[in-house]
Amino acid sequence: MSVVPTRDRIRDSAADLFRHQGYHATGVKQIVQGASAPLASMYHFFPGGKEALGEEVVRVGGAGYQELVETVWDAEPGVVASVHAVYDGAAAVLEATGYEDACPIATVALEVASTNETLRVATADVFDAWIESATTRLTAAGIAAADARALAVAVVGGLEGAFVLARATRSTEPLHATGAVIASAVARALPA
Amino acid sequence: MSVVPTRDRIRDSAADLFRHQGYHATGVKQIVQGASAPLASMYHFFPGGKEALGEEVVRVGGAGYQELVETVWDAEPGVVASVHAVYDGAAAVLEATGYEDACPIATVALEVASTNETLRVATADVFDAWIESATTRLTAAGIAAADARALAVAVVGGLEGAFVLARATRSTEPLHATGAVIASAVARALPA
DNA sequence: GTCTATAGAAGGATAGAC
DNA sequence: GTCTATCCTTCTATAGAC
Repeated sequence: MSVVPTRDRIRDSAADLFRHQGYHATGVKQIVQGASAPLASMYHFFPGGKEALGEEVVRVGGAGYQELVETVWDAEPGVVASVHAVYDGAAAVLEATGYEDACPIATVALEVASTNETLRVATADVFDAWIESATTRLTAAGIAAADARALAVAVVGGLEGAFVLARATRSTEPLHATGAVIASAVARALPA
Repeated sequence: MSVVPTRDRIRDSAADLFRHQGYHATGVKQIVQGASAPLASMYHFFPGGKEALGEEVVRVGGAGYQELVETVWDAEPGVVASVHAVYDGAAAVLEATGYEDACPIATVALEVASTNETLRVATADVFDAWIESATTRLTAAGIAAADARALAVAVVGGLEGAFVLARATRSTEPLHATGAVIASAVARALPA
């Protein structure tokens, strides 16, 4: 019978809206309405206002997505299958949600990259953590450190770019095509 | 002594601002100010308002960027070198502009993907044209049609994703790393 | 085509009672 | 922590003179 705390509802509502329509298109009133919370609660829990809320959304949402992807990745028997599983899984979610539910922070990342240093750093920290996570896993599979890092960047970047194309064109082709190309690059880097 | 027409100045100012900070963060007044044009001129030349201007910015800017990339691509002796040149050139521009000048439509594409069908279709048309252009060039290099299409999607998507990571982290690594991975995938698809 | 002025709505944020 | 009311700014867009 445990209810979701108001603070969490506000954060989750903001996360949904930011992912779906971006940071600047989302109003504070819209956020609290989606959270069924009073406007005053928003400023009670987030004295730093919309920006502070945005930072927490990026960091918590980024960590949550990392956890999700790692779960999918680690369920596979090898890194090549892992890459395929991540991209194909993302494609399935995207299609099932009407091409709304892709990367939780990409839209915000592009919106704030040159205009809000606090939020920009938050998105950078998230992306760095993702790349680190992938690098660790590729290295553990026997890929040389330098190659692993470049491939990890390509895995994460390829996913982000595929999301851009997929949401715009309303097609899962970018996910499947890019996933296949990246997966084969990973396969080639594997020790014999 | 030919001066840039007011209509073009408005379009160019909007293009700069949309690329730099996105669609929703950009105000109409800011656009006309950047164009040194009266507010009334904006609505005179674009009776459809901000949305109509946005659509033209996406379509014209998308076509212009395609032309630029094709020029870089076609200046190389082979498709592998072309991919490297495109990614490395993008990295150089990005760095030279303080990580502001990346894809002219990516931010807008993510912002409107689920909220504005007119603009979403415009971005989709642009991305489709880019993928077609790359597919044609890869096919002409002797790569089988199905492989060429998937690789073209990866080339365009990889570039978009690298832009996201690069702008957020303020590093050119994503461009160089992803470019190298994609280029080697293209190399492997080439006929012997 | 450009001017000044403004309508009308929505934006983020706050005050003070309870 | 939540309520109602509101401040002030900014937003897109239009009116009407020139």
